[in-house]
Amino acid sequence: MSPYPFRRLQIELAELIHSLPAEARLPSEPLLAKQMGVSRATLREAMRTFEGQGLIRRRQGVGTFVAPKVPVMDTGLEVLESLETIALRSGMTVRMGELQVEKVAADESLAKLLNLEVEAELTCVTRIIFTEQRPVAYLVDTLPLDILGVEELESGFTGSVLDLLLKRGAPKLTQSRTEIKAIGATSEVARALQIQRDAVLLHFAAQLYDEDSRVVDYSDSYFLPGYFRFHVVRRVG
Amino acid sequence: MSPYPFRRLQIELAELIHSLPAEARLPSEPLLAKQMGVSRATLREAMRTFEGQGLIRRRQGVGTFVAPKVPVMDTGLEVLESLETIALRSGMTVRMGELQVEKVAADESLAKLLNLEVEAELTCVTRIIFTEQRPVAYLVDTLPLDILGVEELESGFTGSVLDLLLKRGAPKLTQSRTEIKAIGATSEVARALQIQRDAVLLHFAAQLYDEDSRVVDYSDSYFLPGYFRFHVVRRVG
DNA sequence: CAGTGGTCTAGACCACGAG
DNA sequence: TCGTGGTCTAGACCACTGT
Repeated sequence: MSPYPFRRLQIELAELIHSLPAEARLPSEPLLAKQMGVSRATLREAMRTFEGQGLIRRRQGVGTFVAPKVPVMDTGLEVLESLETIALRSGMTVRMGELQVEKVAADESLAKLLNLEVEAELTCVTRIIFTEQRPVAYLVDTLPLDILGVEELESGFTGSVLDLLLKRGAPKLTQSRTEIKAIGATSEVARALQIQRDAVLLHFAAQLYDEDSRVVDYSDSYFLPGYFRFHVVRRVG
Repeated sequence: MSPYPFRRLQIELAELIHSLPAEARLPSEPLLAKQMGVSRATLREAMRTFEGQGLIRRRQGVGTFVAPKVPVMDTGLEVLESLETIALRSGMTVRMGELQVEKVAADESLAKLLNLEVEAELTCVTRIIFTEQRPVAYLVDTLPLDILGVEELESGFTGSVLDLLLKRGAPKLTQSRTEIKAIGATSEVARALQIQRDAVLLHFAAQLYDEDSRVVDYSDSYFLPGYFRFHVVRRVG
């Protein structure tokens, strides 16, 4: 039935994980591998699946734990909202961390996305969004320097470029064009979200437009599975 | 700079892949590992990234090849359309394969999604969508048996339950509620799409509604990255 | 049959976090 | 300092493909 140990392992691990209460600690990898009768490499392959589903949490130097049940941020994609707004509506709180603000020059790709010249001056804003338990999203916004200067982000920035622009009232924002992909985590994003390299992530690449149809912001958003539920209502015909 | 061989490997592999013409064959894994000065396991880890991006294609028993440049099916998510329709609009052709039609009984999860009793009789339609080069999507539709009988699918079914229902004209479809996730491929889906286990996929879970707000179809769609570009326009405020 | 990618093992060393 | 998970190695066997 199961030619490979992997399937059996997954089943046994699923049973083990479900039999334990939230926050419980699993045996160490070498021990668990011995108990399951497989090598540590194979065990880790199987564990990846469960981490990807948000069922376990691995912390280097500490151990592996059953993930706590977590409320989900549920939202439609018809309206552009900040994660802060979505969280608020879901009765959750999020906070921002590891904020980095840089002045950068547009490369070919960014120039195209923002409809600017190559080498144009840009503000690049990188940060991590945390729930109470863990980091759940990694966000990178890139804007023309004349739309949002570096100094404007140095105090009072709470994590959302969208909310900042809306509060400021200018430029007047109209819509966002968001491209939706599934990707594996790069090393950089993996570290930020405390997951393994190549873990599965949902990726939004969004261009934000103002009333003059100028692109005022390009953003990359990386979402950890299990903490968000994005849906869209599609009309027929 | 790069504490691990992995980063360097990725760079060297990227150069190698980009230096080769489409369809070119890469050296075998043991040879390439030796050339790159890493173990085969590490090489394969790095290769996964490129396969996930659709840049290479691995075929067991044959070899690893640079992926041909492929047209992309670009579509907005505001309107529900079949993959056949989207492909047509993109000037591509797709075909269906490995069609499986089963009569099944609703489990708790399906009953909830279709708003039916547990054990209700359902028609389950599974198939793979192929472009000229390769399988690119794995689709599973589940409908109440009285909406679509097994016999109706035995001839002339071209791959889209949506198109079939639209052509029939009843029930009258109004909209679909689609939930969007990123997931790792299960063994089943991985085999169908000829990719590695846990390869990253975009997943749509959709409930299709008729004019009486009944759920007439629940579908799971798994999309290979690189062949589709899904986008949505989000309005501000 | 030979050669490919797919899986698995046993063991090693490293980076990190807690005591 | 110690134990954890993160990475990597060298080698083995299996499943699949084409000849």
